Amino acid sequence: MRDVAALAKVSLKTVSRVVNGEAGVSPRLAKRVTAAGERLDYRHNFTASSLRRSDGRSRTIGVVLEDVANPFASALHRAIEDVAVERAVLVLAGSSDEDERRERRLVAAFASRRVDGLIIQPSSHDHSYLLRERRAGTPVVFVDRPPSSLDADAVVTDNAAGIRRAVHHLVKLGHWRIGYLGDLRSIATAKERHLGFVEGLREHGIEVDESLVQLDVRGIEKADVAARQLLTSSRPPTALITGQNLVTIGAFRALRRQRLHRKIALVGFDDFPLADLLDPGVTVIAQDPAAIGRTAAGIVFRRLDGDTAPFQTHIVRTLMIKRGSGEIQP
Amino acid sequence: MRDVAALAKVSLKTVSRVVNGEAGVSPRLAKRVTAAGERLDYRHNFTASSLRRSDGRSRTIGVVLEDVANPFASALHRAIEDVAVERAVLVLAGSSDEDERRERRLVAAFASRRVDGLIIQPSSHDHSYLLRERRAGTPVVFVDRPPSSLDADAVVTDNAAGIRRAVHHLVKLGHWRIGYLGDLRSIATAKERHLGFVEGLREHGIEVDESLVQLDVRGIEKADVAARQLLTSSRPPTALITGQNLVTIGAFRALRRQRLHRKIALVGFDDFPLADLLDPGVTVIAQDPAAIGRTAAGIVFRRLDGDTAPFQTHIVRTLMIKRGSGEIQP
DNA sequence: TTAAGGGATGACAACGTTGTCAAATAGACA
DNA sequence: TGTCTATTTGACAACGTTGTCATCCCTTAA
Repeated sequence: MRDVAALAKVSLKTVSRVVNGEAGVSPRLAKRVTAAGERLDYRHNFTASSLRRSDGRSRTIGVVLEDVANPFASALHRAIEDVAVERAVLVLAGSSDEDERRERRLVAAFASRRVDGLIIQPSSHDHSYLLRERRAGTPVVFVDRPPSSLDADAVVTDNAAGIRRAVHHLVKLGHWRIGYLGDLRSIATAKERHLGFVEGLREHGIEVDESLVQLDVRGIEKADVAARQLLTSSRPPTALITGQNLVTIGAFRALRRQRLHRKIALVGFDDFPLADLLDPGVTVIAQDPAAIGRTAAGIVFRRLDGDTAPFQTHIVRTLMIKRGSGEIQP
Repeated sequence: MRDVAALAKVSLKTVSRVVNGEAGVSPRLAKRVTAAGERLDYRHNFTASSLRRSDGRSRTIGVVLEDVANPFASALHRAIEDVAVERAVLVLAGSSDEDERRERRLVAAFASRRVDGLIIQPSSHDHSYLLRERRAGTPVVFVDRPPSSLDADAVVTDNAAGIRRAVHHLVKLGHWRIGYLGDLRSIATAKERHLGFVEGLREHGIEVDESLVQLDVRGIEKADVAARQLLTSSRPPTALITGQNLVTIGAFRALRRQRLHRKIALVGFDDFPLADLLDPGVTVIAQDPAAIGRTAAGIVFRRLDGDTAPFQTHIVRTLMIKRGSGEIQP
């Protein structure tokens, strides 16, 4: 910038004014400055600028996801990006792998770089460490899972209600022996979904048969095994509800291998690519990651704009997508 | 930091030394400084630090992807992140949506924030604008597609060779009327894959029948339509090769609807989730996005470490995954 | 002709750090 | 005790910007 000023024979401040499009520079001078800037390949240093500027904004937000490559998380990421670009804000993203230490390290790294806001898909159980960021003026919004030990904005899917819907749907078709395969109980959403299952049955006066419930099922392979166990037991279910998308895929695979995919109903929680191309198409209770991401990013920016309303948990509705597997009668 | 220095009754510089773990501070003082830092909730300002430090590194790299939510791109992203975290480097990612203007805007935004390196999955056709970044000392590595109008490091899949392999495979099974559905010709990789198809046939002395080739097919719907056209023509192919993931899915759907999914062979380029769960499983020529991302990130850091070897294009091999659809005989 | 007003421009300090170098202190040895 | 050396510590400038305020010059009107 100094070189540009020298070449254009103006002061530093004038160059700064031109670069920032501030009023009060004569067109003649502005042109001279712009030309000098181009000749010298000048590129504005945004970090130095934000260091000095009064708002101190880095025009960057930090996003902690479970895994940026996971379809749900990357859909979130994209939705956040779409809101951010409109404000010329960039997104720093990182994967926590459900590891509390990685989550904290990422947050610390983001905070060091003075991100303007944080969006977190939390894995840890105690989020009080984020108080520090908030005290520093950084809005924090949780997505997918609510915070614990901390009052904060959150945007979540109504997991329990979604699974209850699945139960209703199956019961209406005549099912009453319904199996459930759930993800790790240590994950808050998995717990809620399981709760929804229990509540759903109870609403219909059906008692939970624990022999039809398998929890802590993680990943396709384990789901395949767990589903096979249920299906080959002495009193197998007539329908399955799965609490997570890889679990759904594993269960589907087991059904197919046992040649039961047209006999036993399957409703999965969370949509997955190609669910419509399987045979039968897999009925799912879909989440709306794009809506979650958009909402979360919206909240961050509203907070940055000065909104000081009490923290709120926004609930994003699920959508039942009927494709066949969930419409099989007992 | 000033407050910490005051509270610990030391100079700014001593605090700086403690924060950076520099040698030459007595343990007694260091402890006092650390304690003061904690009491004041001090958080190191990494951007100010990098402004002043001699290396000037922001410990951040910028990644331009076609769409962070696309499985191929997000796998790349994750692999890059994995290499970056080991060096305590953060990743800024953005989506270009194949739009040259968005790509350039992202690069400009990254450059303003002084990223240490750039990894680009390019959509534009003229990358000479990146010379400016390179002159500023920022290593630039292209992934997935090679640069044009610019000599630079690149990491790409051998697209033509992959499709040639598919052709070989089908010809060996006895196919000689092979159809091809390709993505937009404006995309370099799509062009290469088409070229591979032509070369593959030629190697076997088979003349290309243009009535079996459809190019500029983008997305599932269009692929579905295009495949149906080929399949219902007067002289339909006995096998299909598809040049992109969504095209494969569309073609598969068309085959299924026409009840030809067990009669006509299908080999797709690029793996996709659940390809193994379809019936029949879809044989694909898989790319290895994780390997591409790892390699690209490795190059960026090697360049940052001072490697000045001539620019090189690294080729990552494809892998044929046989699942059934490609093993159907004519 | 002069004073007032307003727009254009620049000098300087400051943002939160670290590099450089000098000063202060402590320890070792004659 | 005095000198020398090594270690610890701090003062100051600088990184690339922008906020504040003062200055300059040109219009305009009395």
